[in-house]
Amino acid sequence: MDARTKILQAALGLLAKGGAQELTQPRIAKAAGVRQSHLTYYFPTIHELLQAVAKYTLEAMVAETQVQQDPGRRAPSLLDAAIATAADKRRMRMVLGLVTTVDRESKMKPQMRAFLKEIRQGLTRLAQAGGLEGTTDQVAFLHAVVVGQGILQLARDNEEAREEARRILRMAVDFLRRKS
Amino acid sequence: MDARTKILQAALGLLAKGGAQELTQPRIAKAAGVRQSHLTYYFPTIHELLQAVAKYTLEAMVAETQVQQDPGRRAPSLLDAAIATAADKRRMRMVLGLVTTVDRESKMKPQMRAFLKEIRQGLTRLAQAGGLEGTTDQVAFLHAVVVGQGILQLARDNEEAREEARRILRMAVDFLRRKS
DNA sequence: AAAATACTGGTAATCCTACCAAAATGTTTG
DNA sequence: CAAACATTTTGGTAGGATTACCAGTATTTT
Repeated sequence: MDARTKILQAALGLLAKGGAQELTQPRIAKAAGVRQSHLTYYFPTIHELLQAVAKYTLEAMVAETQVQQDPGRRAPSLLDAAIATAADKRRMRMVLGLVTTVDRESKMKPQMRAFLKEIRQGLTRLAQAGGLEGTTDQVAFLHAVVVGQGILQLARDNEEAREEARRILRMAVDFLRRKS
Repeated sequence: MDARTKILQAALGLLAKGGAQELTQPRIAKAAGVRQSHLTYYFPTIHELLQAVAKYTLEAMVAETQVQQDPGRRAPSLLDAAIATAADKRRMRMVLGLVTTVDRESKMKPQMRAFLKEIRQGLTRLAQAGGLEGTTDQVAFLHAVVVGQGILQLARDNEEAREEARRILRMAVDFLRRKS
């Protein structure tokens, strides 16, 4: 595999497993099985590396969202997809790491906005497959509830939080359904 | 002022202003006006320091929420409070840093759960003052939407995101009002 | 005054980023 | 094919930042 890709994959794995503070050259190099000096060859500065990781992570998240509506797989219900996403610790760590990185590296904001649009396009299709109209605000609403519940669930990390997430997401989807 | 408190306040300021990667001994020491070696006196390891900062931050956030419903101040409407909170970058950086820290330091989870309960008690009172019933699920719902919109707003950081947050939070509050 | 506590100044060890010269590998061109 | 060239990889290092110590001094408490 491409060394560059190996590096980005390893970085993404570290980000999903341990959060943004894992993203140092030595750790990524070890995880990717390449030399540290190799990292600066592909990404001359740590800034560039972080930006590349952020971009790669964004793309990975878009791809994952699209898999959920892959025609090959039986489409999960909108509610189930929302519950699963909010409960996915890896994904939520990616969100945390991404937002942290973007907040720090303001150069990335335009890219973040573009990729959020993509995420929401995927969400729109999911919503429409789930019988919703899929208006901008409906999708934004759903997005916020999933992210919010996901973050709060990661912070608490117990069964109570998981149950709450199921109830709240059901409320949200029902609300949007009635509103359509 | 107590040196320990000075240290924690300075750390909180750095966290709110620049995110979790600002939390190093030299920077905190400089911001607090104490020696670096002083930090290890009060907090022998950086772990203990981070945990103390997290705890202090949690307490500060609870306190801020309670100020919003201080009888001395004219109570802001529930919607205005939600919009202001989601738009408050400092607060959202605290949330990001906190959740990141707690996710890493699992010892802190019980504390995080306890403080989330406190936050929600404050939110419950706000909701009731805003004419809602204030049930557990209503509050949890509102909480999730505010956190989710806040995070997404921090990530995008433009007027479009701010407008969206206003619309979405209005939707959420209206929904809860109708449901009461 | 004695004991406990708080603070100072300095340092050793580690980690991290950025750089570089040279070797290995791959690609193009005469 | 072979030489010239470009790209990738290696191994090592300099310099800066950070954490964790420690011995000693100042300050407060008892």
